[in-house]
Amino acid sequence: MALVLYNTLTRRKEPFSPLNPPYVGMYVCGPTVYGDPHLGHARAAVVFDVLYRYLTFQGYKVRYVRNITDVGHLEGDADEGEDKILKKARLEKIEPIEVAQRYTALYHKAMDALNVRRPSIEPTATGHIPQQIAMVQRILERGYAYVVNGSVYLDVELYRQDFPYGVLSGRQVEELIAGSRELEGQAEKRHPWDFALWKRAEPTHLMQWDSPWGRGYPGWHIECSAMSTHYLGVPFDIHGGGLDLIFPHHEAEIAQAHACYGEAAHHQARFWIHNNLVTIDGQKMSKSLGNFITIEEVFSGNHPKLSRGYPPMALRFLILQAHYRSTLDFSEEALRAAYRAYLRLMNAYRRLLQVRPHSYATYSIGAWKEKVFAALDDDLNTAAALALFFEQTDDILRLYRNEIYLSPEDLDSLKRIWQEVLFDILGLTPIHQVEWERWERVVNLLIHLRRQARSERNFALADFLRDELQRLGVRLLDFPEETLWELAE
RNA sequence: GGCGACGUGGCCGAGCGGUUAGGCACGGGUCUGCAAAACCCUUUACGGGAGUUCGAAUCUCCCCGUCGCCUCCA
Repeated sequence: MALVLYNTLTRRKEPFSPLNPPYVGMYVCGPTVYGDPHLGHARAAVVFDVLYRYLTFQGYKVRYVRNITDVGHLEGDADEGEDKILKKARLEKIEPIEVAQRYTALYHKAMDALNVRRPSIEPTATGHIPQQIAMVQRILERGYAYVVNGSVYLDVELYRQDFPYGVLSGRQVEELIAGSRELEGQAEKRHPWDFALWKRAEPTHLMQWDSPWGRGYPGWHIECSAMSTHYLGVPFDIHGGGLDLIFPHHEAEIAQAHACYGEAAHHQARFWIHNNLVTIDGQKMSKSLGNFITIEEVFSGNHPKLSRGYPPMALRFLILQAHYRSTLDFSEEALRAAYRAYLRLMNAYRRLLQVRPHSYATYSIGAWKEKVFAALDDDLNTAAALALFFEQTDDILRLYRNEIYLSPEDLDSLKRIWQEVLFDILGLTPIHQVEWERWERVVNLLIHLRRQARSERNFALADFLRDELQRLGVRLLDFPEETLWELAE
């Protein structure tokens, strides 16, 4: 059993092994904090959270770095757009740092709700300006960049004389030339496909720093290179992010690493891993299409596409039910189905904890257990792993009702795997144990009353109790000798 | 135009040459005071065409369609 991951760099699944066991360095591009976190942020964060958790579960000492981009991320065309954070600050007439901190807080709140573990280190771009300047300077010294009017650009033409450019995205510079647009204000670049490492700031620019080239601010790509290498070295084990970052962002990062550290950089990271996107009605979510759904809107139901709100675990479950490299088409129907499926597993888990061991067994779970971990090992196939748990739900009810038996060892093992895989690795959250017990007592009391009413043929009262419990999300399961219950939507 | 991905049953979604994926929804039956749950049964698949093979959703080719990236994006 060994974890195999799909590496965008080689376009193959490769067995994972760290460069310096037992340590694993993992860097994932975090959000640009200028707007509400949306379904795309949720997916990326959950996918890499599962990878982080699984590596940790396997005993690796993982240093997980996920940055906050709070400067330098431009919108619009070609190094000439307005900084996203600044634009927001200008529109709302507040300081850029207020924008960054507000949306960082909202991001954290959403991630906490989704039970996404915080990374080991969460560096901000503005907090690492010296490291970025140093990296730009070194690239200049090595001759792969040039200074124009206080801005610094990576010279792709020179770079590609020594290193291939476009290996990650499969792009050829010639094609880029053919497809590149003539854009305003690009005159100072030697070639249109050169990209900015450092940008000169006008005196009125709200975020600017001193540099050897005058007042300015960093380019988007250099931030990630500087922060990842600062905390993880070069090369490190895993670099992650959304599919849409492959070009130009990650391609530029690789170029910067080589330009700065030479061949030894080895594409900056051993594994480049990319999650696919969330679509709505088959199209990518984007602000311009207006089909944008924020995480908070899913929770509150305050969106035209939703008739009601759904708990965070419904969304997490939906994400886990698809393989991370497939597109995930979002709809309320799919979300509701995921929520019901999640409840079914949680009900089964609770019942599993109540199963009593027996001295003999009618079946064993060894093969099943292997399949679960084989699924996770196979490029993190969470969808297949979850499907295996549904195989167990029916058996758990039979176990509970003493229709089939497991050995005490297998029963312990089964409980442990449910705990480890569903909660520790996939990061689902169970209903808290204390809450369960409180519910248990109250509901059992009502069940007792209802059974009494039924025995007296007082069906009006019995049905009233059943219906009111249903309204509270408690579904009763009548068996001849007893009544069980479980949570329902 | 270049690069890439994908098209699976009502919906979502695994699948990487031979086994029922799974979830949600639907129909019939058993059970039930009536239901629900459970159990049993049934139905709805692999975009189209050709090829390779004893055997293809799975490999090859062609066609059709959808989507992503090509300096805003998770």
